[in-house]
Amino acid sequence: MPESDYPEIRGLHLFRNMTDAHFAALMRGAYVQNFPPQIELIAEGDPSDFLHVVLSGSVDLFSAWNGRETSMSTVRPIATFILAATIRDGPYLMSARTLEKSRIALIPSQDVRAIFDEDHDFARAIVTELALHFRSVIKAHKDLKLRTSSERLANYLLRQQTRAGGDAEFDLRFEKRRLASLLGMTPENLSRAFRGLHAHGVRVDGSHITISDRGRLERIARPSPFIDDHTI
Amino acid sequence: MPESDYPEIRGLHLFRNMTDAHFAALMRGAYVQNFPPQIELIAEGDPSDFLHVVLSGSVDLFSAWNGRETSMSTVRPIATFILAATIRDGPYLMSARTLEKSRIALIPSQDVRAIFDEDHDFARAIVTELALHFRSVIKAHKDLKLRTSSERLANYLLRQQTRAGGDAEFDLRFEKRRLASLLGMTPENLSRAFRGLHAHGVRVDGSHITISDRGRLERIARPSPFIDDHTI
DNA sequence: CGCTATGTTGATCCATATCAATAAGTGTGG
DNA sequence: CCACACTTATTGATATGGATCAACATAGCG
Repeated sequence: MPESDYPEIRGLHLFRNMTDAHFAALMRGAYVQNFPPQIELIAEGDPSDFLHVVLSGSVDLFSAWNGRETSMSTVRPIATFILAATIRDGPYLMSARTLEKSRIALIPSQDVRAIFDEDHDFARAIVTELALHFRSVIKAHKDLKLRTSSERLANYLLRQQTRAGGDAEFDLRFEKRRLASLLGMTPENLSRAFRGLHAHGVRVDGSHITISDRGRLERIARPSPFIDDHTI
Repeated sequence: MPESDYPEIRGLHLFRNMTDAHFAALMRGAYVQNFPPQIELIAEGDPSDFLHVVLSGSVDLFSAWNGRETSMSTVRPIATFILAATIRDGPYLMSARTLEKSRIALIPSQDVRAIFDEDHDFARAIVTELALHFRSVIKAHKDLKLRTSSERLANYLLRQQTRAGGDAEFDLRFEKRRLASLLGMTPENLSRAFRGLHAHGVRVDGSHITISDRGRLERIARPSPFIDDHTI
């Protein structure tokens, strides 16, 4: 794996505090690959041979059952996915596909488990990361069970606005059809939910969103830190 | 904390392989309390001061938003809850209440974090446990996004039958109203879903379930190991 | 430039929630 | 131990959120 990729990976919380020797050992077995868009990287049920790190591009984690399919989450640089499967040495519970041209680092799962046993700071980082992921899924689950689809959309827009630095205008980072799937609704329904939010100060032009009055949107969205704040 | 409780806690995967000294250190600050039914042990948003261990009875983890409430999961002996909040030292994302008279051990979160840094086997156990929990929530999330309510019920019944040793007859371990909430539906809807499963060989008498022909139920439930097998 | 995938809108259908009434338990205190 | 109160479960009627189907517009893309 080219040395030039090291700093990016090293900068992740997961790898930041481990010793140089252990990091080097991890990188020894790792390699980086470039993938075109829409390539299925892993499939639900496959053995978890590699921990994946998205260096550029983006990856969709999705799942299918009985002819239906749903997006579970999106991984953007720089971040890892399928950490839990790697730790447990179990099969993947989700499939993954590139959304665009992407560079992905692959680190052999057995190396991750081996270094975990050697390097305490790495172990600490993994458990912190895993706890964060766990809490994110809990939040997504609460979102889905407690809110209607337009409430989910309204809160999603508020989160994205925060992410964009609080500006009144920002762009959706997804195709709407995949946003719909992430939010647990159909594309048609998403269109209508957007239309319903016009009345609360949301303007939509393609993927460009304008929120004229955040307070007004918040009054109907009722965001909660325990669902919507992904930093805690 | 009474010595008599030690063996039960010690037997958990989480505490099984740590050194005696570290286990003793954890137990030093811990205490056990008896709670009557329907006591709220923790509330969403509270700081996570203690890791909880259910020694007897059972505990409902639930969450509320905007006047709605939903059961997220049930903790039965012997198991811990709110491990992720303890690890991250963050606020609870769920509330917890006793469902029946319960004995709960409370272990100060800071002790858990401290011993994590000292005892590698404990660290390994925590990360394994957390990865398992993570994967359970992913499964629950897939269940909710990919299945209709009666498909969820059918698969739930198949899982419970497996849990009961595969017998054709077994008892639900929940009030139906809480089972409905866990499955993400209303009690009325659960009644109708049960009625709908009569046609597929499911008999219901109070909380006593009879599955006359598992194969027949499986044909409509289509269980998947990546949603329904909670051991992987 | 034309093809294909995506997005929107309308009409309709279906799953699920809500509301209401009743029945069946369950627990409590006299 | 029974009567009463209260919660839970079931059933029916109805409302509604959301899915599906179909048509069309639009935007990317080769």
